[in-house]
Amino acid sequence: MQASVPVHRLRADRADRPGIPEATVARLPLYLRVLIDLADSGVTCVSSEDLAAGAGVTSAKVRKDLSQLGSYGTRGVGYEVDCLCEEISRELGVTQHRAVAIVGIGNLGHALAGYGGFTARGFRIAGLFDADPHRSGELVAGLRVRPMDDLESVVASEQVSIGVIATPACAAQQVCDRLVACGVTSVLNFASTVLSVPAGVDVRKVDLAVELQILSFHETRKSRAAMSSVTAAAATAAVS
Amino acid sequence: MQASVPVHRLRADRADRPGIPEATVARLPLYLRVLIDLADSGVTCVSSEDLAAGAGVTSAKVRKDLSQLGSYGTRGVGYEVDCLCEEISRELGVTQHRAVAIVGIGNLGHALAGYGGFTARGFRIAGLFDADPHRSGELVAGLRVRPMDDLESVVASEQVSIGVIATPACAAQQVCDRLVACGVTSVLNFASTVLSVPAGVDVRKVDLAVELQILSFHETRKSRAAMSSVTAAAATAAVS
DNA sequence: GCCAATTTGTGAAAGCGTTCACGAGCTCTT
DNA sequence: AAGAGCTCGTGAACGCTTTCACAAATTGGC
Repeated sequence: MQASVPVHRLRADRADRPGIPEATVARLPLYLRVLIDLADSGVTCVSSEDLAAGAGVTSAKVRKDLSQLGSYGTRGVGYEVDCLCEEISRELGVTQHRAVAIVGIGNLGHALAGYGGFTARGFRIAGLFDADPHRSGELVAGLRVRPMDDLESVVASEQVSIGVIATPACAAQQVCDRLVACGVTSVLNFASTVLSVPAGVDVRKVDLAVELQILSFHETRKSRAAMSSVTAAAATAAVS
Repeated sequence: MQASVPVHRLRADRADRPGIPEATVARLPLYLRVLIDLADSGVTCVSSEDLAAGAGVTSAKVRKDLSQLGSYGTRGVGYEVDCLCEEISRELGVTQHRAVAIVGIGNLGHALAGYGGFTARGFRIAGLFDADPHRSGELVAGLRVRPMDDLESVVASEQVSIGVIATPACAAQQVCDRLVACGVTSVLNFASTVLSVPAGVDVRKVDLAVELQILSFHETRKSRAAMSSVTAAAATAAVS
């Protein structure tokens, strides 16, 4: 249902923004990290060039990305660190400390539960779950592991909006379905399976083996290049 | 130095390929996983449609990607699973079981060392390293943790080509420099820092907090959309 | 007050990746 | 052997992303 009447805009600023490009969204967290570091160091103003260097991108990208949020820079000067921090945090929605549930407390689940970066960046671990009854009650990173039976009640009471799946691949879809059924609309999947979810649910996938394989490809390419250059040299030598 | 003489091509096949697009490379591991599963299930032939479903992409992508490797499909039939498996494995260079060194055996390093996916997919963990002397000698996933002093000798003797950095952010660049200095040309970085490396060295970065923040953005967007639709509805009601 | 030096913001162009659409080639049935 | 039904391979179109280049705006020196 689209309202076709001319709605009076209270926040004319950028409330009518046509959606921030995905590529930009993926970089906002990088900028935020750099900005927080700068703020901690007492820096109050930063140029797109410096911000770019810290985030590992080009300055043109920084400017274009930040212009998507509205204009928070001053020409000839740069961007105000505090202001930009706040703006990006608000845009990412990390000001409200979202609740996260981690399912599957194996090796990886342990590591995720103990990973300081989550709590440091606006997330709260609301619950750890494992299917193995022997694990229930175990203390991991100061949190008690709960049985899967508690999943629904915890998600509801703690208002969990993000589920992290760190189970074996075979259990991942089942766990995902259960998370979605009780209202979770974002999933971070560490299992090496494709999850199918209804529309409106976002899934991001992190596969460590895939990352290594991509690196392996480039390694192979590099050594092939070295190989073919000596082959070419040999051929050249043979011809001459 | 480019040889301008007409070199006789022994492998006219695709030795002169103009480089496989990065996006394709990133998907090859997905296809490989599906293909291995299929092979294990005794399936010998697969269509682009089925392969796409398993990998979570579109069939058009699959066909375009696979056509980059050369033509290993049969029109009207599909792709031969074994053949394609082999081809992709060869392309990714995972047939030769590359050696990997993991530096930083904290929470995450532990998880990585114990992660079965590495060894299952053509990688061999050649060494675990930690700066903390108390950790040296500790047994993690059947492997002994070594002091950083051993790094250079192990990288050389085990022919390590990929380094995994799972240290705190503050140590990452230093570790990276050391890895690069002793010949490592691919780095997988889990620390939330941008690493600077010389040309010819590939770095991939996995940042768990970033993934969550991206999900958080979409969550926020979703709730904003819901919010503005009720606002619009209210405004519409007020107007009428 | 004016000029030089900076640095943002942004259209335009170029590059890359995805999707579409359909011809080419294989199999199976009749 | 001929035609129907699939499915691959691939140019063309489309859209998203990056890069380029420069006008607009600010500061600081003189």
